Amino acid sequence: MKLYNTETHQIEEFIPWDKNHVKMYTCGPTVYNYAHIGNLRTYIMEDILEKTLRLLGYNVTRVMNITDVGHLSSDADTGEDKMVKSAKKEHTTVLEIAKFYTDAFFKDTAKLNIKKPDIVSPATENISEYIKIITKLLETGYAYSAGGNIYFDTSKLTNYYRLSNHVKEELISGVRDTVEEDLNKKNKTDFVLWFTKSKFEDQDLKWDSPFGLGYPGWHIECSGISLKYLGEYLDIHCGGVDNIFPHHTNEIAQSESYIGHKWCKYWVHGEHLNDANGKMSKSKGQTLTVSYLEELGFDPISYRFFVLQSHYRKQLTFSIEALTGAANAYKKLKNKVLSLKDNEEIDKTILEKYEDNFKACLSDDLNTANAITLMYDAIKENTTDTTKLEIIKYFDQVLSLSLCQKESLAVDEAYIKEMIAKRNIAKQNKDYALADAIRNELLEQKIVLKDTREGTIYEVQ
RNA sequence: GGGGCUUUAGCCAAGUGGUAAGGCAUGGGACUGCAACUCCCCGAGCACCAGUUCAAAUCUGGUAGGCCCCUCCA
Repeated sequence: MKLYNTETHQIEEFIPWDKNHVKMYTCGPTVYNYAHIGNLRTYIMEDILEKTLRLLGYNVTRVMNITDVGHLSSDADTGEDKMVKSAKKEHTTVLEIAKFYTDAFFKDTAKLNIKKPDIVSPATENISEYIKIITKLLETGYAYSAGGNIYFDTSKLTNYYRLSNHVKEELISGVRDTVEEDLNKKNKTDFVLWFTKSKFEDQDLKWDSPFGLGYPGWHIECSGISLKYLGEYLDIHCGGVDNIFPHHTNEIAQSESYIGHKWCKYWVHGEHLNDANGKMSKSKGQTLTVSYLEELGFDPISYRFFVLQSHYRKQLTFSIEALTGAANAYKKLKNKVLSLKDNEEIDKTILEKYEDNFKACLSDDLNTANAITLMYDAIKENTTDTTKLEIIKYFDQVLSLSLCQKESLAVDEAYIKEMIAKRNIAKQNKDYALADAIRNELLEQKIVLKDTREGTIYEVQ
């Protein structure tokens, strides 16, 4: 398996610390709003990575945090969506809002066939872990107290910037001017581990600690949760590219200072989904959520298909036109798969050939676009339907496109057959008005009739 | 100002030195009462310029455009 490692800035052979057991940490959502489809692109990539590793025979333990404290109040006023407002009215406490959007997040990821991580842990449930780490960092001199807060001293590290390639001297100018400088910091890049003096007046959640009543900084939660559940030797840490600096940079700083040795071997980052105006943002126009795509009539899985047709390390531009193309392709593909016969011989040689090729595609830094092309090749392959079906099933363990899953029937099958029979009689009598009326009536119940050479068949829309 | 990424047909996109995968859309055809579905056929020389090479979309340098990051962000 080859993976691009942000830390070394190149594609590398993946070799976990423990050769059979992969420990994978993925930064989770900040739950103050609905996830937009750009956020979800990263979770799709992580899902593919996890499932690929499992397909390749690794045992995987995957952990995800839920950020329910740290910067809720600062961002909460940016979402002006009606539903957000009503949710806020109904949910009066921060934790209730967090619960609401956590549930919404997992509903959305489920619709996209994203497997829930083995361990999901909210930031607020691991406070003692952060206190333990911060205490040691203070003892060892990596952290200092100033103005009521505890800061990490980035000048203690020699290779603080290794993830991002930033140059310290150049970091200063040009930064947006709305950022207020924190005069307690010894160095510009120092960051808060524990707040007792809140920047935000309405921070609801506070915990007692040796450093005073307060709450954890923005970066400590991921280190804390990861170390708690996955130990000191982490194999893969994922997230969006925007997290490279400062979030992941700071995680490395605090984690390695705490444990005293190399922590995570591979850093995997997903590129952003953009729209015509650039980066997708909650403050710009319509927030594109899974629910919104459904309102527009798209099957959420067609979005997954859209994403998998490109590479996770390339920016992808979203448009309704592009998604429509993917949705058409997905629908056609699924129709083809569902029409395959399931009662023939399996050609093991061909099946194995495709299994190997599929693994090769994914092992090539998750080349899902080629994996999908391979699926088209399989369908065109000169072999039995059942072999093709087995190939598709194998692929779908990772691609998770629900290609073999028939839509459930909302109406009685006998009724449909009766209607088809009636329509056939009408057609024989050249009563096309009646025939069309029957077709339309079924269409309203999402039953699509198809006149083929072998007679009329139906499909669930 | 600094760092990084990117530019392949109308759209999405693969490709990492040997003469451009795949998909969607469009058009043409078969099928159909009509339609849908399905099937068949059709399209680019890879932003531009200059190099390296027997050979470049693929390597080097430059030009132009786009995007992201530089302490809220997936």
